[in-house]
Amino acid sequence: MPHTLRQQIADLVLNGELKPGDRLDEQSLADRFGVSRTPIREAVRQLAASGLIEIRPRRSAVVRSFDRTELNEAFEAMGEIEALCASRAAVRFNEAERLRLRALIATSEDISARADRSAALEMDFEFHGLLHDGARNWMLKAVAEETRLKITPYSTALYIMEDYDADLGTPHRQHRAIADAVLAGDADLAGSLMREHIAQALISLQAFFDKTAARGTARKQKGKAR
Amino acid sequence: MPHTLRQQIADLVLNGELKPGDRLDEQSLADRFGVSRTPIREAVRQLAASGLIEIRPRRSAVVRSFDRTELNEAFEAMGEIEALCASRAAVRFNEAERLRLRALIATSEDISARADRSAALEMDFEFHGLLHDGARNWMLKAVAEETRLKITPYSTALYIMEDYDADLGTPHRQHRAIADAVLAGDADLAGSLMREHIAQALISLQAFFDKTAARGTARKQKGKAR
DNA sequence: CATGAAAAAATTGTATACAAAAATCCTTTA
DNA sequence: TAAAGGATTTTTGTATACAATTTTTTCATG
Repeated sequence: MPHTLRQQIADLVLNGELKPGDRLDEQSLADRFGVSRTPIREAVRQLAASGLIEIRPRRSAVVRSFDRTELNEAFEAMGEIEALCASRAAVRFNEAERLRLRALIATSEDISARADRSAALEMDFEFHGLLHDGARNWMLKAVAEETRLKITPYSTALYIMEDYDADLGTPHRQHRAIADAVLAGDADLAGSLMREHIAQALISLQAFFDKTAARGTARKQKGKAR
Repeated sequence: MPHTLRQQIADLVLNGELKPGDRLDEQSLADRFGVSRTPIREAVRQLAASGLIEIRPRRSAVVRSFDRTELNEAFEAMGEIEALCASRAAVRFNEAERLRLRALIATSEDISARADRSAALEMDFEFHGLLHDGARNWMLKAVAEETRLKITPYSTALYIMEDYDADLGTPHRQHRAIADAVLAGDADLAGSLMREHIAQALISLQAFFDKTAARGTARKQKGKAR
């Protein structure tokens, strides 16, 4: 499948090759993907409209970075939106989705046991994606995925960083609890468990940044905190 | 203030000059704004990423159109998001915002009495915008405004159509009730009143479309319903 | 008169060129 | 050595050119 240029550039950010604050040089990207600057610029502008990239007139575009407050607010908003999806999914899930959810949780159990971080990252996307679909509302789904997209460069960091042992057990258990609530059709419980789950993710992320910041204080700032 | 090209093109859609389903010819836009196709294309792609415009490979971009189901879902999602903003605003509003809200409602009273539709449209944006800010969460605000943006081409139609007497009293009274709840600090009430307000807006919009569709059945379809 | 195919015109997608601005490097001076 | 200033290189923003494709028009045919 020839991914669109837009997706290919987004992937550079989402897989961590380009980090918040990093510059996107148009010519380099053009050379890399074997096209001219024109389509690169169009793709980058689109990603800027999606909030993944920041465009500064007459200066290079950069991967969008959030300061602490912005990250807190982003997670708070995401918590509410994901909670909406979970609540609705609890009421609207069909049989196929229930089966898939059970299967995901089983796989997640295994991933968590094996401490396979890249698989856990993948699983996180699938789990939440399934709930987005289950809400049966294209706009809610769009909003949820756009929100998630924006904070992905940060949440991914936690799973990518070489020498950092992320806690995979907690998110897995939370996923399982949310899944149980959804399968039981308990909308309120699914929603509040989801809010807790996202709040916990923020706390882990903050702890991660505090640790890596402590380690890297001497080195050049890379714009993570704007 | 020289509005950005992106904003200028968006305005064509938002003020109803371009309606859902209408094509955006790159050369015409370029001539109109006195630039070449390059910046036009970049602006249009950005608006596509924002969901206001739809891009079809190798064919003209068109103003995005929703069918009935999509419109229902969009309003349902918007109701929840606006409710979140209203609930939070009820708890977080500061004194300046309380004053401004009271002033807006007073003005709105007058606009409603004068049956000034274009002022009512403007007021609607200001009222909801104030609540978006009052939620004190940039991501929630961004989500709310993006959502609102997407359905604006439709809600605007109601206020613009020449020979259609929109009911300005109902939305005004609802705004007032929401404002009262916000000023009283009642988050739950503000939220549920907001949900009702948006649900009512959808009903009015559907009635409007049913009427105009009944009148215009003979004429060429313009892509309103995809 | 409607239908369908072929030709003509219009439109998009991409590369390239060049001016304007920003970033970098290099030299001079205290 | 550090700082400042200016020249050089890099990078962005926009226009333009052209091929590929779509849309419209024209015209022949049943």
